[in-house]
Amino acid sequence: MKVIIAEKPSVAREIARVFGATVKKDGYIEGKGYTFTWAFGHLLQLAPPQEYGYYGWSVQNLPMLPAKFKLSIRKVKSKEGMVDDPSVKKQLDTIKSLFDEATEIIVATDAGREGELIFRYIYYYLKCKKPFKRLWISSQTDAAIKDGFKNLKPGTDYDTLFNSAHCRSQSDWLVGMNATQALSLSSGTRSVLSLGRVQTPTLAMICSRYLENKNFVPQIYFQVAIQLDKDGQLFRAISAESFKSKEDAQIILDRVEDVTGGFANGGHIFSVEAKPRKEPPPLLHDLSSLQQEANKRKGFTADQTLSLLQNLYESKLVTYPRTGSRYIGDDVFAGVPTLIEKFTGHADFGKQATFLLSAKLNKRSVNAKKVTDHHAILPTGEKAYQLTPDQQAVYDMVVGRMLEAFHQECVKEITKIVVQSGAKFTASGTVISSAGWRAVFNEVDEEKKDEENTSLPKVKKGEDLPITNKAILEKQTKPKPFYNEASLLKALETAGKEIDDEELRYAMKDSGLGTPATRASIIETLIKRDYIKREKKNLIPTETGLSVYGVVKEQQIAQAELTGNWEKRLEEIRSGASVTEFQQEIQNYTRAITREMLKAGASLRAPKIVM
DNA sequence: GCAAGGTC
Repeated sequence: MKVIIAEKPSVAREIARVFGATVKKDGYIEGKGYTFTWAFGHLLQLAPPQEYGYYGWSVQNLPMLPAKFKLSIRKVKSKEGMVDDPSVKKQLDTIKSLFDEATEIIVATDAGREGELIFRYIYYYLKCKKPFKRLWISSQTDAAIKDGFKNLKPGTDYDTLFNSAHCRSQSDWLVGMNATQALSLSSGTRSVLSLGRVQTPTLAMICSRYLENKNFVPQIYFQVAIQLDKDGQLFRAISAESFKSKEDAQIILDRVEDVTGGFANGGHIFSVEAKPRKEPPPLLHDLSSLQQEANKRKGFTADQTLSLLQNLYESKLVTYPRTGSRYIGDDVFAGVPTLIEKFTGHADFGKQATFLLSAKLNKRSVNAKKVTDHHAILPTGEKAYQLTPDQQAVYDMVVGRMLEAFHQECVKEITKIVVQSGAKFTASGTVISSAGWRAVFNEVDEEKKDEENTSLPKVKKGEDLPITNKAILEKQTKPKPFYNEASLLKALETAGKEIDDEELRYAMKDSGLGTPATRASIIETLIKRDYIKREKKNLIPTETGLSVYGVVKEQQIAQAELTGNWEKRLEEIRSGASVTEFQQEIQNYTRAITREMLKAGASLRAPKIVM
C-alpha cells in the first residue's frame, strides 16, 4: 500500500479525487491501492524549554541552548493550561498506523520550505524509516497532479530544503525564547515582554512611525487660487508655485488680472493638454491584498478577514485563502469563463458578469510562473447561501475582484490647463471616458476623490477668460499617517525593499516580514502583549510598546535586515552550504542578545520610591 | 508566561 500525505485535508481530497479513490475513512481516504491522508499544518513544534530541563523562568537558565531539539505535539489552550491538541494527537495516530503498513510514502505537503518541515517533523517524530518520494507541484488541477505523479522525486533530493527549514525553526526558537525571557526577567515587571525576529521589527515600524508623526512640525505654505468663467461654467486653477510667506503670495494675488481689478479678460489660456490614460485592471487578490481591502472598505482586522475567509473556504465557496500569489496558471484560467457564468444572476455584479461573457478576458492575472504554492483567491462557483453579512461582504470582494481582474482597462481623460495671469496657474481634471473594470464596483477612489471626476470645460489655447474670484490658500505639510492594519500589512510585505545591502535585499525580495499565513497573528500578538492598541482604524503603540522599542531599537532583533540575513543564509543551506556554521552564528547571536536584554530591562523597571 | 510557522 502506498500512502500519500498532504499538508491539509483539502489537498488530500483533491488528489484522491484525481486518482478515483472514494472510500472515506476516519482521517484518510482509500482506493485504487492508495491511501490519502493529511496533516493540519504543523502538527509538531519544537518542544518548549521545560522539556530540556529549563524549569520556570530564571536568569540561571539563560541562554537556553538545547544540545538537541525535541519535538512535541501542537498545544491547545484548555482549563488545565496548555495541553496536547487532541485532534492533532488522533491524526498523528492515524498517520502512524498508515505509515506502519506502507510500502512507500509519497510526500504531498506544499511545495516549499515549511511544507517540507511539516512532513519531516512527523516522519522523525514517528521514528519512521520507510522510504519516501516527493510530489512537487505548484497547482492542484487534475493535469498538474497527474503530471506531478509521473515525475515523483527521490525524497532525499529535499534534504537540504529540510535543513534550511529546520534551521529557520530553531533559530526563531533560540532568539525568541531567550530574548523574551531575558527582557521580561530583567524588567522585573512580571509581565511577558516578548521579542522575536518578526514581531519586534513590526513593533519598531509602528513605534517609529508613531514618533515621526508626533514629532512632525508642520510647515505652513501659501498658494493662490483663481476662479475662471468659461461661458458660465466655473473652474478653479491654483498657482504653480507655493510660497513660504503670506506676503509673497499676496504679491502674486495682486498681479492677478481679475474682474474686480477692471480686467474683463483676465486669464490667458497658456496651454491645454488632454491625454487619455489607460488604467489596467487590478490583479486578483492574495490574502494580504484582500485583508487590506476589507480593512479599508469594512474596517475588518486582518485576523477577522482571515477567519471569515477560512469559513468561506471550509464551505467550499472560495479557493485556498492563505496564498501569497495574485496570479493563476493557464489551466485555472481555462475554467474562468464557466466560473464567470455562475455570477450572471448576482444582485450587484450580474450585469458585469454577463458583459464579460462576450468580452475578451484580460490576462494580466494569468502567469503560471508567478503562482507559488497556491494561486490567487477565486470563488469556486458553488452556490452561496445563508452567509452572515460579514461573510457576504468578504465573499463579494472575492467575486468582484475576479470580475475586475478579467475586465477591460479603464480609460481616463486627463486634462491639464495652464492659465497665465500675472503668474502661472494650473487646473487639472480627470474624466472617465470608459469605465472598464471600474464598472464592477462603480465607486470613486477615496484617496483620489479630489482629482477624480473633476471635469473641466473645453477651452482653447490663446483664449482669455474672466477671473471671477481669487484668494490666498493657507496650507500645511502633513506627516506620514499612523499605520493602520491595511498600511501595516503592505509595509510588512514590502519590508526589506529599502535595505542598502543588495544581497540582503535580494534575499528578502519574495518574502518581506512574516508570511501571508502569519501576519494577522503577529498584529494580534502585539496587541495581546499590550505593546500596541487599536484606536479607530489606527495601530498606536502603548507606553509599554514605546519603552520596549526604546531599549531594542538599535538591536539587530528590531531590524528587518535580520530576516534578510537569515534568508540569505537559509538559501545557501538549501543549495548545500554548511548547517553547523550558521547554527554556530545563531548561538553566538543568542548569547549576545540575551546578555544585552538582561542589561536592558533595568531601564524598564519602575523607579523605586526613595524614602 | 515565551518564537514563528502552518492549519481547522
